[in-house]
Amino acid sequence: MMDRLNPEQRAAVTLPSGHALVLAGAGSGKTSVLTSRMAWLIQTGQVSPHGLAAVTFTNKAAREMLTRLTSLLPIDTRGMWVGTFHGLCNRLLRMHYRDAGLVQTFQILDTADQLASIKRMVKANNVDDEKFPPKEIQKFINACKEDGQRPGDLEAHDPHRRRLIELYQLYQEQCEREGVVDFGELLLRAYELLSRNAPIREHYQRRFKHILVDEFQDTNVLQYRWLRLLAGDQACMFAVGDDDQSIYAFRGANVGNMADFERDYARGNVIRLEQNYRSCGHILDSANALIENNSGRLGKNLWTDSGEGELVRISELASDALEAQWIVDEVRALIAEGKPRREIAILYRSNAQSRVIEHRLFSQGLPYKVYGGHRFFERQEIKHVLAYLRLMDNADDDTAFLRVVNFPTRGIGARSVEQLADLARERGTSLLRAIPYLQGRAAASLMRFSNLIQDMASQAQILSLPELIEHVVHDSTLLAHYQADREGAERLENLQELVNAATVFVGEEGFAELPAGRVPEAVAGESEQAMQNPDQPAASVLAPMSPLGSFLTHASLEAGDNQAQAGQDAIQLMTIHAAKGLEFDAVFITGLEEGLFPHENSLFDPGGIEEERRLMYVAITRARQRLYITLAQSRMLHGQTRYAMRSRFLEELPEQHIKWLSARYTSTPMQSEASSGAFRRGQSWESKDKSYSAQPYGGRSHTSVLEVNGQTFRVGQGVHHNRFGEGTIINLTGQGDDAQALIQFREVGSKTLALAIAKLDPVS
DNA sequence: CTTATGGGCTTTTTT
DNA sequence: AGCCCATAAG
Repeated sequence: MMDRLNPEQRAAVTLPSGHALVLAGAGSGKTSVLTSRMAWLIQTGQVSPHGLAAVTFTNKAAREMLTRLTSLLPIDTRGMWVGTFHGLCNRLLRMHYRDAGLVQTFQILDTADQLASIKRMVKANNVDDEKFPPKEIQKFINACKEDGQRPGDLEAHDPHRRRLIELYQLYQEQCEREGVVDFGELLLRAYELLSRNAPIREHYQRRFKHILVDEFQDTNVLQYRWLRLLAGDQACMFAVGDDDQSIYAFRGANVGNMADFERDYARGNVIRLEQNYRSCGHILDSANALIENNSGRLGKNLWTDSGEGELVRISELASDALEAQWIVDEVRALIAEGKPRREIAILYRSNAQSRVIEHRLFSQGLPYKVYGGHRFFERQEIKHVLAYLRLMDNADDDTAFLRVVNFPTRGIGARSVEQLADLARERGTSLLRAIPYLQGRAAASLMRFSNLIQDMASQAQILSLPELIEHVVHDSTLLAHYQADREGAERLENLQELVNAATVFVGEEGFAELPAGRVPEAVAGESEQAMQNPDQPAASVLAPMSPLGSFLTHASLEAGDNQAQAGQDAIQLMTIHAAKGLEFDAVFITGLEEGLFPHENSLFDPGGIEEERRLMYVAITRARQRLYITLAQSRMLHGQTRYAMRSRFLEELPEQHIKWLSARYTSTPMQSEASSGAFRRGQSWESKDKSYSAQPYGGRSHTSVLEVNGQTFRVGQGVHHNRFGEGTIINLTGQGDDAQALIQFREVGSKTLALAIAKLDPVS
């Protein structure tokens, strides 16, 4: 195990008992160190698998850790505490739900559910949603929870804030009534459970001798406090992180935790891993140079001994469509040279950018896989089925109720629901439970809905989970609804996929033979001695869950990883955030434009630009052998064409490491136009001196006269544009919808405009 | 009262 | 391009 580690890595892995902070640069073998450390601790008998906890941020990272661990040591990892913060907190709360003040069947709200819940609360309390937009309330509540603060801990400096705190309180009461918790609540509840309940706290403090934390730079204030509580003064903390890869400040991550950790725990025990085993020289040096522009770093400089490698290739295109085209042409060239598709990644700053690229990949028949964005469990048809299931599992879940009470439509409109809501409030019960007490018009149709849910719930006692889901899809008339919909085919496929997912889930969890709604007698693995301890409060009871309940939890916590067609060799599309922790032979970073990357919203808050820069740093360091960076002069955004300048980050990359593949559009358009078409020669992937198949403009025809939408354009003609003013057409390319004009404007320099979109008036 | 339709408005990143 | 809301039609 040790022979594959370098001296620094080995030092970290075999550090004697005590706390340590490992500053692990990108590609420095961080995961390897973490898992080797776990294996070493177990193998040398310093701790049993049972006495070890490892925390990550993503489910993917947790799985990876377990996989690697079992390859190092043949041990049984079931029952080990390896998981995400949210996953482990969920586990804790399930085991001690009573002490945590939760109902046994509590379900988890994802971000969208939470927003819907807040909107409902806003409406029920006649809050002015102009003054208090639900999104803002949501942000406020989540920020409070990330800071560990309850409504009672907050001070009202002004009336607006006072109201926000009241709304936070009202929202909490609503969640309580409905038996649901949001992501932030998961962590805060678990923290409060440990801090208030001494026997439980001491039990876990005795149990865990070693706590390892991955991606420590991403922890927020509450998570750090939770870790400290869990560790007590006995456990050893081993934190691995990289301040240069801190990209989650927007959701409360506090890089300052690293410095605090060094002060509180690690003291002298700080180990730097600076040798990079991933990227070649030019790529790594570009990343180093870029991140130099940030202030207040803990300091670290990555190096490699794998040689200079290839230059970073930058290409500037006229539009987002052309950018996509260029990228896809390049991708095809890479594939033609034998590069596996899964080793090619296309990264972007925001999910909206994926559309154009997907479109192009699709039309070229290239298999690709989009990560993140619209995740499987977040699709509307899936959420609908899940809402039916949730309602069956928990009649108090008003969020679920409102989602499906009239979907597909069954004659229960807003008015009926409002009446029902009034009645429910009067009687202090949930919407579904209030139905039998309803009088008047709406009573009949709502009663039918109530019966529908009850029938489904009784089927849960007989059918397995996959069977149950099929029945729900049918009986809810979702099936008929999507069959009737012209665009429903894909949704139906997804519903089938949900049934498949349930089959897989039920098998993995050992629920296969059990009816969906049945709670197993005993739960393997987790029962342990925990509750047999004499100092455990008697009220604490293990919370076994039905297959249905477990599946719903699974759907909320692991919405991210759509395991569908995971094995296929496909081009990888994802946001830069989603790419963290991954690596590829060839990487495209797209949309290097001011306003997009760095994103315009980041310009406001202090530190925003630096976070964007770290994001760029993360993106660059994903590449092993070849890195492309692209940008588009114009981009369709919100249905409007927007024009942007080159990203400042491009200027921060040293010239000796980069190579511009396209013309650099400057204020002298003739020059840039002249160079187009002739410049795309260079090293091919493996053999030298082979030219690329792709041309930046896809071999478009150049003409001097073009007609688009009945309007004639010719080179040399004067035109007027609403935004750019007057200019002269320098060049015309393409035809029809693809027709473009390169125009030299008097005021703003040269621009390439799509003639089908841009409004141009002729000027004499 | 419900449902369908069209217009206005928005959009960072995620457990 | 999609979501929410107002408005008009059943």
